[in-house]
Amino acid sequence: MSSRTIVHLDMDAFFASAELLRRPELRGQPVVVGGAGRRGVVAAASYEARFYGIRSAMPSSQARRLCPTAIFLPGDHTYYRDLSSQIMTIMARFTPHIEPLSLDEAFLDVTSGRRLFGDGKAIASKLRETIFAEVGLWCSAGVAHNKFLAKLATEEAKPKPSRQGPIPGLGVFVISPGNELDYLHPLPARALWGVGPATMIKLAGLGIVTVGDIAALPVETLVSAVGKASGAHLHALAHGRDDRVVESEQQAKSISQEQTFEFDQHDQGELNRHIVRMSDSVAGRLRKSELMARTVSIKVRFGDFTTITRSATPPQATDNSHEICKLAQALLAKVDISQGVRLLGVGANGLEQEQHRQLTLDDAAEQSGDRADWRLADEAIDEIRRRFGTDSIGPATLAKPGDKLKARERNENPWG
DNA sequence: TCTGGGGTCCTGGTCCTG
DNA sequence: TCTGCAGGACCAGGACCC
Repeated sequence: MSSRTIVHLDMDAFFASAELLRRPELRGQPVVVGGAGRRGVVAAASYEARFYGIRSAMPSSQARRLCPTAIFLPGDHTYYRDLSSQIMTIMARFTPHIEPLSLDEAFLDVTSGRRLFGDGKAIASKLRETIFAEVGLWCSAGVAHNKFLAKLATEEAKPKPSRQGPIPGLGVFVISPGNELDYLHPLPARALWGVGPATMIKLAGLGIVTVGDIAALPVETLVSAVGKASGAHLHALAHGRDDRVVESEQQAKSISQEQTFEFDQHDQGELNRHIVRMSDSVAGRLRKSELMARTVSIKVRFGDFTTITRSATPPQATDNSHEICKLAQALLAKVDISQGVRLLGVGANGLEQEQHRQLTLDDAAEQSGDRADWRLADEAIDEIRRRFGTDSIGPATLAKPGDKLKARERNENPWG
């Protein structure tokens, strides 16, 4: 595998930098994206904000305590998606083998581009400069012969926070074949992909502190501590081995929507209305992706933060809003919500391509039955949304009295 | 008045079937 | 007919990642 050249690109404080791009008057100030609501968390923080200890996923209340003068901005995912798409288009000029990890991060297999663009470091530098020149945002890049090491290298290339803003990092950091273990083994065990707080506690029980400590253990010991798959995985990573290829085409395995409420919900009717809305959204996304769900699940988080999931498998895969909603509501009906629900979610799992769905006797009945009526309704709704926008139509359950009148008063589409 | 949202993967238990 | 076993499907929860 040492013949491959993998580049990992990660935008620097992406959401925060994106906001500064269109609001340059905020440059030099601690800016935090997200965490606007009563129960929000930080989605991204500028390097000025990071200087105060503010990090992604930190509760917004804590972030405000750390830096009361920080400017909190709501996220704008449509804008970030547009920027991300521009960045991915630039990457595609260098290689067709791109695996996006999120809006701001991707792996690129540039092995075949070395003859045209130079070695991994040259390609990564050129990519950084091109992205900055055309989009106005900086990224950091790691180069290595596998994905794990390339991602690790990116961390080394990142800027460092300061009160005045980012202190530029290396921009590009290369881990060359032959030097992996020298770089890897002194790092804390937590640096390995898949070692979170829970695994770290188990590893600490074995006296493990560094990646080198993990590498020195027999794989059997690791397996007995953290399980078969994780043990083998960590053992390989600790020796610098990672055979996963850059996968450009990845089909989603689940689609879900969830929401944390400002205040815990105790009303079954209100929760059922949320399920209608979420099912409608999940089913719409399934149909847009031409996928069907084998399993429908709900997620319920209670006031004390305990979380349960419940799932059901219908007789045949579905992408129908009404069917998903009924299944989810039936699952919720079996849950005791008396202590109050903090978060509710609806998910579609076990996704399969629409055309791969096995034909059953029910399909014949579908031609004239209830199912066909709902399918026709879904198709009509999808068409209306394509023409007039996502919010142009929705389940009647969610409509408030006077909605239609208000729309007329605004001289807008009466469906709104 | 701490803890989002959208995912993936793994593990272990239960149930069913051959 | 009963029992034991293996394997698969399903379900629930945990851990992790960005």
